[in-house]
Amino acid sequence: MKALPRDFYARPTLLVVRDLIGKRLVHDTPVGRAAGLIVEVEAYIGEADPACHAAAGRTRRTAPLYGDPGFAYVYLNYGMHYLVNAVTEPRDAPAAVLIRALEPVEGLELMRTRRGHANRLSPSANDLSPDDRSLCRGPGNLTRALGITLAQNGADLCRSRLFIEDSDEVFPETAWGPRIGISVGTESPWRCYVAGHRSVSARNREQGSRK
DNA sequence: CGTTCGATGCACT
DNA sequence: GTGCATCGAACGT
Repeated sequence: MKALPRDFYARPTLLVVRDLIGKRLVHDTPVGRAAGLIVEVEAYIGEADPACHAAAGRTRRTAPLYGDPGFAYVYLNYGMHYLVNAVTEPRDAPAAVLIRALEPVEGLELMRTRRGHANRLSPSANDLSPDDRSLCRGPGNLTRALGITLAQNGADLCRSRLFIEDSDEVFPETAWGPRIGISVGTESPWRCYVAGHRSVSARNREQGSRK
């Protein structure tokens, strides 16, 4: 398969969110390829969205949000988790889609290795490797499983070794609900996920309105 | 089941 | 100095 074209991202963010479900996120690295099907995403749209990083205006950190669509916006959250977004909308319209969960489909062994020493908080739990469905459950977990770090910030999703491609997978059971982990902007139902999917992050796995 | 809480680094005020 | 688009261990029920 081929990486999705820039046109795919240069659209209203909620449409990109909808169409991203079931697509395949791939990261090729020197140690191998890891990939998964997107089952959970969230939209962050513009300076008027209080939960969007662009709400604080254009800074060095948020610069990628204002750039061309189809590029990655990666940042470090809580001092320990990298979160990956796909920039959407035309240049200068700051918006992006946060990738929150994947169903692992390729490079499972690599994912297990990368997740194996993931637990910095409790070294004693290191021997417990997460089971497959939780390898890419949650935005911090999936970046670790795919080896995505700040090095991928600004990467071109249309031309680099980090990309999103079409897939034959169809998830008809998609649902929408409030975004997770934020204290403002919770009134917007801009989280889209595959209802009941085992790789969707735990909270609200079943809730939300069907569409 | 449920909730609480500590780890941890950096952009931004 | 403050506040995170998180995670999982350690509780309580």
